[in-house]
Amino acid sequence: MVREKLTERRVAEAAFKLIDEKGLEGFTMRKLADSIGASTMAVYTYFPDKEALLTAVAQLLLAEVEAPAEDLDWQEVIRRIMRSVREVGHRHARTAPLITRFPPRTPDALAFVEAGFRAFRRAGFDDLSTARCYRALAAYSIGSLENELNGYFTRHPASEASGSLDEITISKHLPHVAQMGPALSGQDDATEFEYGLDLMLTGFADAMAKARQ
Amino acid sequence: MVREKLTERRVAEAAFKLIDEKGLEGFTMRKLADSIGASTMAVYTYFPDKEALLTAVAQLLLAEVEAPAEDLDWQEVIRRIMRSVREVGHRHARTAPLITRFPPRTPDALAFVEAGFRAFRRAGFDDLSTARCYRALAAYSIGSLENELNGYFTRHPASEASGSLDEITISKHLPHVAQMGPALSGQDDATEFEYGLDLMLTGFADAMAKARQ
DNA sequence: ACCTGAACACCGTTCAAGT
DNA sequence: ACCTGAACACCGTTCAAGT
Repeated sequence: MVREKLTERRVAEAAFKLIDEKGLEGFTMRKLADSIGASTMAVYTYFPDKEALLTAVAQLLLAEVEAPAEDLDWQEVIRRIMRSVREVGHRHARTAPLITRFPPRTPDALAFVEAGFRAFRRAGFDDLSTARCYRALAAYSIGSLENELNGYFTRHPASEASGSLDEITISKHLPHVAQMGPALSGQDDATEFEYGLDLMLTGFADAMAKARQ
Repeated sequence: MVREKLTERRVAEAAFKLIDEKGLEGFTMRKLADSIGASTMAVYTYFPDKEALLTAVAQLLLAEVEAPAEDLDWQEVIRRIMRSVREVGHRHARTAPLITRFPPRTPDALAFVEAGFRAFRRAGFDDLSTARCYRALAAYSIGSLENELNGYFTRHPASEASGSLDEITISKHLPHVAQMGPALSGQDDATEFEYGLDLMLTGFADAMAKARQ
């Protein structure tokens, strides 16, 4: 590892890379310093503490989310943003958990948020409706991502793989949970993500149409 | 603190209480042992490691979620479960982050899942549709809860409180983000949660009606 | 089996010191 | 200002030992 001149940006990028490769649990200030060939405390020249460093890493991640062009249909803009959030999350599976803890703050990280707000406003949504849609979308995207990355449905006792409960107990007291196993674990994450996304977009469009009447 | 006889259950309950009060970050095996008046290693008699203990705490939390009676309308059942998840999450705000990491596994923790599955099946949803609805609801509830508890929208730079970016930069390059501040931070969490919930329930009912035609 | 106390291999961060 | 090395106050967990 050739030692390059340190900057706030380079330190954050090294942290991003390290977390992507080794995971958030094993990430320490000492290992980061090692990876950039500096002493542990050199990191503290650029960030007051670990929390501030992780905030910066989250911004780098969020900056990768697509901010679609203005001229697209509003539903297409939202769809692209949502798919991009999911893709970025999967591309950086071990860093992705940070996005829940650290909202976008830098201009680059906010680019996709700006594009989304703009799409709603141009489609005629007022501030309150836009905020409401944004909240629902943020909840759905973050929740989907976390569940997918944590294997929430594959590790669910309702899925066959997990043998956490004995078959007898589960099929006797929780017959529906037992029955749902195959259906839950057999589904494709991307397809199901689209299903929920369409659901929300249709709902937004309907509410919009009603308000216009 | 009177020393009671230790059991797996009692240790998990003590951990639950401690995390609720002091938070997950500061929770250590040593402090837990102190709180039950035992040596640190006594905890390891009941749980192989910290991860296993946290799994158990998550089960205690999930067991508090309401499992509505059979005879209710399916939409009412789902609504009650979703509201209950949210309420339990807020009642145990500092422990709630665990539910993303640890899915329900014990019979008590799975009671509400069983009730939800049953409601869908009795309403005529097949396994695949039920799984699909469950996934969307799980993503939305978990995402909403995390966003609310982390102050995702209040801490958002689009909201007024956070002065993370100077006003000039934000209003020049991110005009919509700047404008959305008041609308985002002024909304009521509970009301917005209901909005998204209604959206999904309506979507499910529509899909169901179409499939029946 | 249940529980203890000491020890090991780590952490994040402070501090005094150097350039 | 930028960076270092030692030190402090912690961690989770292993281990040898006791009941």
